[in-house]
Amino acid sequence: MADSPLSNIQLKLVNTIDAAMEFKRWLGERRAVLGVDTESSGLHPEKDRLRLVQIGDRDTGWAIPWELWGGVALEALNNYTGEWVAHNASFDCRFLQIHAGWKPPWDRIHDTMTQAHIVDPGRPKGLKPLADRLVDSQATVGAQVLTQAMYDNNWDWGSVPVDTPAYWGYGALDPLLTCRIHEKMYPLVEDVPAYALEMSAVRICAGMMLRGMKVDVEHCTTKALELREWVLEARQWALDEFNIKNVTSNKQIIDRLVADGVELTKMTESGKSLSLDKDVLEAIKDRHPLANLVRKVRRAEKTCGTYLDNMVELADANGYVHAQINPLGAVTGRMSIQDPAWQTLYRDDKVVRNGVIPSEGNSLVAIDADQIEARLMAHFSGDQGLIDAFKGPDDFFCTIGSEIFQDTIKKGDFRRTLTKNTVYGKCYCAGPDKLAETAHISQETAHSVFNRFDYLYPGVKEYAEGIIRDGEAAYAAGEVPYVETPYGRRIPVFGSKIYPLVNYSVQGPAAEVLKRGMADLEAKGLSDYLVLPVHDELVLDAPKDIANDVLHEVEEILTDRTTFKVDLTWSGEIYEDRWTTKA
DNA sequence: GTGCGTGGCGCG
DNA sequence: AAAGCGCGCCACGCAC
Repeated sequence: MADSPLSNIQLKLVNTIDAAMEFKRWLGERRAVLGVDTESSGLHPEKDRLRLVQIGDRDTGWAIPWELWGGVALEALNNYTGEWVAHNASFDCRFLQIHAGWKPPWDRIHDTMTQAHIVDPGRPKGLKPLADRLVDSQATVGAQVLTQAMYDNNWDWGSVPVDTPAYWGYGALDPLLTCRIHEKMYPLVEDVPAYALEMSAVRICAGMMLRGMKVDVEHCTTKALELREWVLEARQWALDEFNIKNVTSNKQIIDRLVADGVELTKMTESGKSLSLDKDVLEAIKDRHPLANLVRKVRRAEKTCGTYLDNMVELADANGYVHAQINPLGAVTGRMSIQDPAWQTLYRDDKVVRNGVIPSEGNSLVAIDADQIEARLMAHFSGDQGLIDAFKGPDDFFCTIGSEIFQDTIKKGDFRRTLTKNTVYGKCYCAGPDKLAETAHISQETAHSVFNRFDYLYPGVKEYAEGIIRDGEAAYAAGEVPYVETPYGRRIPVFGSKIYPLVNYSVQGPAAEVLKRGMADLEAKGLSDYLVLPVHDELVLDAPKDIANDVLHEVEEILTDRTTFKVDLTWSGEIYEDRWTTKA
């Protein structure tokens, strides 16, 4: 330990006037950057307590108990005019904003978690693994000691006494480690345009999390109750009629279906058992009364368990749900959202979406990027046929569908959907058999549609093959294959499966388009209305009387007719009452 | 009782 | 040669 990188560090607790004075003297020293971190009783700043504020540099870490010595921390936060660095800055900034009234100086805040993702999106980006790797393999010993102490004393993050050395010491070390990580990683991302873009996403997402989305708690509660009543009846019926003790046990259902002579052939992904997914159930719905029942019960329970219950439980006193938005949740640079998974709300079922409402006096404004992945595929592949199809006056899928099927295709024609499936299948490197499966068409038809697509738009296939060829060469050379986005993020694949890079090359830039758009809205003063990102869609919660202006302004700002070979257009809708009820 | 792999399914 | 990408969440059923 003597010559380890962390052998000369100092960890200190502010628990006396003298210590506070010493902290203030220390704060006056010159240094490149200050680390900041917080400990809380839980993950939600709206309901959990702030317990510890830690400030440090590369050699010294201070732990400041918030309740007794918060003033000392706040003074430092407000008076320091240099750069801050935090690991997952969004978390600390939200706690400090709510509990300390600190207005984060975002233009002076760095985030090592964001840096880590840009440097290497495929590796763990928690503080501990990074510190292990970049600072000192002994860096996480303190965390283990704390875990043991918490276990021995039956403490949790809310009850562990702040003057427990294992607790405050662990806390005080974090800003120090963050500074050390920043030293190593900032130089690697400083000049990558993605870093500034991602920091703007971090900042804007922090705002969205603080605002939250308003839910109709009454509606969600009532609907969940109704559904549960129905589920009870359905389960009873299955028991009475078919001796099924649990409708959602696939094992029980499969046994019964087989006993009743229903033929099942599809296997699950792992090949360990017969599949009973919704396609299988759909196929046998006329052969056994249980098939439809299973689907309905599954759906009802998901509606309650995944959505309605969570919306009720996660709502704060004012009816707002503050989901966790992770601006770099996916390797591709897409954002992910949890608690609840707002990005997966049913599109067409009103029960759940009616539970989401605008703030008092507001409307929801939702705006979508039109066919963004297909447009970006047209751009990056450079296929002239696709580019031209987007330049034409008609619906893109109708246009190329008409070319593929040599017939006039209008909206509503099933061949339009098939065309859409084909385009997105191409974006994901699907084969014709997979298309046949998703589109419920014969393999022969799928093959001929694919062949026709490749014939008409050869650029897509060439583009995909090029990416795979380069990736395979890299893999053969012992390197990690990757694609690079316009903002300079590298998205890797690990192992010999290269083809996902083709999708990454489109999904990654699409994610950047959305973040670029969010930043542009912020620059025009519109980001305070933002409440939710959904991959190619933004939802805003804006005063009714200006909702229409906001919609058009947002459309205008987001629409981009210069950067790519095809226009990126957006179109939106206003929801005055609930997310699904059209105005 | 808790953790974890599996199966299933919602969205883009 | 052939290849459907990215997430989060829940229930089940087995292992510890």
